[in-house]
Amino acid sequence: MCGRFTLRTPPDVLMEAFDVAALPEFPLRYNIAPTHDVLIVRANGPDREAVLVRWGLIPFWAKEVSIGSRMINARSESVSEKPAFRVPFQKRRCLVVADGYYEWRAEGARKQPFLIHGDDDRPFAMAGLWDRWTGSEPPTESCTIITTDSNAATRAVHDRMPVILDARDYPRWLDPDFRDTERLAAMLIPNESMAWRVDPVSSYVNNVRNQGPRCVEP
DNA sequence: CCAGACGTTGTT
DNA sequence: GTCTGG
DNA sequence: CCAGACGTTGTT
DNA sequence: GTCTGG
Repeated sequence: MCGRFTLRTPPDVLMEAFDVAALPEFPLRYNIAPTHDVLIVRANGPDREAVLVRWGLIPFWAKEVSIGSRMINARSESVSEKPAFRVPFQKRRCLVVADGYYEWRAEGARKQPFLIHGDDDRPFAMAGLWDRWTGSEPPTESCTIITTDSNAATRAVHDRMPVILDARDYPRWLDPDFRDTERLAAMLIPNESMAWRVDPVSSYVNNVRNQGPRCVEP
């Protein structure tokens, strides 16, 4: 799955990688947790825009913000049918920008966290959905991250992983007028096209109050 | 019909 | 044990 | 994902 | 808003 991730890549590299003309102001992040603002890329008419939205999807019909805490991930196998995700899957798809994510593996009584990242530490796009909730003023925009089975590189740590999209799929994934559910579903598969590293890190990352570079250290 | 949920993961 | 907050 | 709360009353 | 359970 994906319950914590990093974004340490400088803005100019992100703008080049995701073909956006501008980025919102945000600091380098070593420990992004649910309810935090995350950087997403989405369609904006014929263009793309990068914006910050809250992680944990709050459906437009929700009565409470708190529902977002349970909507941090969406299973690729069922995302097109679930009431909370059906409409966003049809027309509010996005890229959730990251350059690493964390998984925990039980080792006896302990849980060992791992940082999973590309061997070149390049940023990547996790498949996401977003929504807008008008129960607050101003409205709250939020997102979820789609999960799938793990790939060969990460299977030993965990049996699920976020969907990492192939860059060639970005245009259709982001196009709200693209409604070919079968072809969309075909994008939601374990990523085997990147070279992945799986590195153990300190349990310092466990506490969301810890936000510094120590999170990615052994 | 109305009421109530709407989610994933891991562990037992 | 289970839910909420981060 | 993990950490931390989980409750009410009355007083400051 | 929409689906499921009763």
